[in-house]
Amino acid sequence: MKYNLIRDLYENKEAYSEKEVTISGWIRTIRDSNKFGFIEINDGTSFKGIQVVYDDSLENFSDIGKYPVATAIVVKGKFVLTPESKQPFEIKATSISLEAPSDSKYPLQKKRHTLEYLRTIAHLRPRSNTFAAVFRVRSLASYAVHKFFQEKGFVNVHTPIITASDAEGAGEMFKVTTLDLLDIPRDDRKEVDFTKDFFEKPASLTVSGQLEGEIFALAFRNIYTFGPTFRAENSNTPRHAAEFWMIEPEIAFADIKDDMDLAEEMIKYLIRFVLDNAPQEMEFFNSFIDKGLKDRLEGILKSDFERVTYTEAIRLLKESEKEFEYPVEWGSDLQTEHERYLTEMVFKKPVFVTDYPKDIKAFYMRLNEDEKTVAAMDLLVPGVGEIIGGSQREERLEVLKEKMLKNGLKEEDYWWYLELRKYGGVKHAGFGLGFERLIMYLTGMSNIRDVIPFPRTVGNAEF
RNA sequence: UCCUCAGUAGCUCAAUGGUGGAGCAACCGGCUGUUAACCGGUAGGUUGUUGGUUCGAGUCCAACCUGGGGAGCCA
Repeated sequence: MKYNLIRDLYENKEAYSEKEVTISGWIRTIRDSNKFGFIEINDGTSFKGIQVVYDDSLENFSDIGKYPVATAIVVKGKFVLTPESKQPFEIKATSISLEAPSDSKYPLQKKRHTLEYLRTIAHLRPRSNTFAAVFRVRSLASYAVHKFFQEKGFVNVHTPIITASDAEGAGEMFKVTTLDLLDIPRDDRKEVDFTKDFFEKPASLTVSGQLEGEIFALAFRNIYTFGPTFRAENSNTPRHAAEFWMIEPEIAFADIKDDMDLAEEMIKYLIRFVLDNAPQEMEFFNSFIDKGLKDRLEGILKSDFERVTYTEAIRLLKESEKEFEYPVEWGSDLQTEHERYLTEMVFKKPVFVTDYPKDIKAFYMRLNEDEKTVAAMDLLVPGVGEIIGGSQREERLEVLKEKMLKNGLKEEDYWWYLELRKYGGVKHAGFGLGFERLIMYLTGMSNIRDVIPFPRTVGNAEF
């Protein structure tokens, strides 16, 4: 059976005018009176559904009025344009047949639900307007990420998800093991004997593909990774998840400025792409989720991201009249309240903060000439906060070794990372973009649990 | 992990320490163009759990559970 898809009807409505069409989909709402009724039907191909008008000339008229929400039906009828009405067109049904029944206990009512409630029915929430919009935008943004980098000639690297390098240093890791937890093998010193484990050493889920990404950047020049990342932190906020997706480009023969240019170009490309390719969804977010969303995103496209050094940011914060809960002081990390103030009050747009004190940043970030700061950059955006963290990497072998020593890292654990610096280890840079935080920024959704189909957070791995 | 707010019908919310209600959903009926349709009727409850104070607790107290917001960790 060939069905007409609602997406196609929207895109070619003039061509279908007065033509016979057959659609298949699920009932979203149904209203009837004694001689006719209306069905809003959605077939999954389009954010917006289509209204079906039916009357008592249909033999099963009285049954149709009793179909509960989510009933799957097949509708044959005439496609008519209705420029005078709220909806652009509708179908005058000549037959409606039942494809799969539903039940009146269906939990998604035709009313507004709280996002918290919808989270408890994650198996049904993709059928709601909000989540239909979120997850189609997520899909488009994912495609756009690949499209952006591929068009620029970047090579996509699948860095490992399981890692035995115990020292990526970006947070608590989930352990991967096949050992019997009820009967753990011990060695002479009563320690866990990992030689009996699957990898014969401790293994974990990755917290970042960056170090492996650097390997590929020094072979392919420009690369990116885009995959799942796992952090076992006990963090309970609307911006953190235990499993999330990260985009990590790495570029060779490039410095921190090139890195920021790339980040800015990418963010703008992604904004442009979803505005162009998900207009119905973006209109929905703008109306019901975040009133100023579209203007804000359009504004971003027209303006340059702000760029300030950490030292300059500290000065701006100190000069402000604002009372902060945490003191502003050169040498300590910016607090969330400071970041929000900078991006939301001072600049009112995305801002790169660069050149942080070396002591509060990772060992692999390149030491600046002043020997006090490193070539790091964070991109802060209004509403979401930190969305990107990146840096120029330390390419000087001796400097890197010294920093590892100070951080208590063993050279032998990083032998291959150090070796990269020996053989044509040119200057290079990269960053990590939290994909979910990007989706939050693009949609106006304020909780990360609502932009992941089945979110994993502390104490929650349902579905 | 810390701070804070909340938990009452399927959902969203009312209820001065004194007989737990409404809207929507459901069920029954009505209605010839609806748009979260409308109108009438019916049914629906161990007030998150456990303990305590009180003549009497949805309401006050304590602990716990679950959820929201804030902080830290970060993307």
